[in-house]
Amino acid sequence: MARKQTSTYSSNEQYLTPCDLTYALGKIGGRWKLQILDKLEQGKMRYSDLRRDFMHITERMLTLQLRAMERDGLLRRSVYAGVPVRVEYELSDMAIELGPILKQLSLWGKRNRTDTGIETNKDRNF
Amino acid sequence: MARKQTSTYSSNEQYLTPCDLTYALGKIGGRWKLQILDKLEQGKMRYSDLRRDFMHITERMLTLQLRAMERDGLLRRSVYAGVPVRVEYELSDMAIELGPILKQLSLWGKRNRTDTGIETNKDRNF
DNA sequence: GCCATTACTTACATGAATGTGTGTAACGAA
DNA sequence: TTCGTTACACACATTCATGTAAGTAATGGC
Repeated sequence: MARKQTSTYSSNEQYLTPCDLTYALGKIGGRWKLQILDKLEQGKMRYSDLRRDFMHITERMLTLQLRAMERDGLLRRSVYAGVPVRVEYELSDMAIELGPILKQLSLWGKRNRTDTGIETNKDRNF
Repeated sequence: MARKQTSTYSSNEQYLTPCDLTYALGKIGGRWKLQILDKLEQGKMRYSDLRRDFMHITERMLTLQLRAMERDGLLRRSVYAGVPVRVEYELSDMAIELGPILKQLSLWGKRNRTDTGIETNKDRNF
């Protein structure tokens, strides 16, 4: 969030940050965040469970996305000490509120898809 | 859209394209697209008008975003031959449908903003 | 012929997001 | 003592998005 303040790229953020919509989209903007959100709608999960379910996401990216979502208030992270450690992730109220809105966006996308021949997900909520 | 198909980055798209929500977010994902969408809600505009209103957006980026939005069906682009040329951009029906949904997302963002001290826009629809 | 205007286009440079591979702490089990 | 498990952290490489600066076609006005 707090960047170097030198480059044009960074200073252009002044035109973006006042917008609540840009802010909202920023929170879900990572490449794997929607999949994580979707999976966690089924309930609390351990880090290792997420890893298993998302074999295509590298550990680094999974951790980065989870931590960003935690910082942004989308996830709650609980650490249970012991060996080995147990870490659980679950959706916050804020993230749960987001569900229905994203569902609408998803339907808009489905209605207006022009790239035919792509098999869209039936088993995914959004 | 059609990328090299070689790198992991590219081949990972197979896990993203089936999702209608990812597809929808992709259409509005460019850095300046929301501002353009917002501006064009007031009606049809010439390229030069957009340029004047968005002095912080370079011509290259403005053109790129406009063309991408046209390809994605969000904008209609009309060329009126003559010298100098006149080019007008306006929202498509699909883009107009999007308005209320984005408005909801924007409100969600406003409700849940944690970065206090940032003056949010009052004069912007979303 | 020369300049001005509109709506771009192109080559190049920079920055951010994502991916690769290896390393680590904490301990209990063998 | 070495091994295994969990949940990461770190240094480095690649790919994509964005920004910079200059050039262009068409044509009317001077």
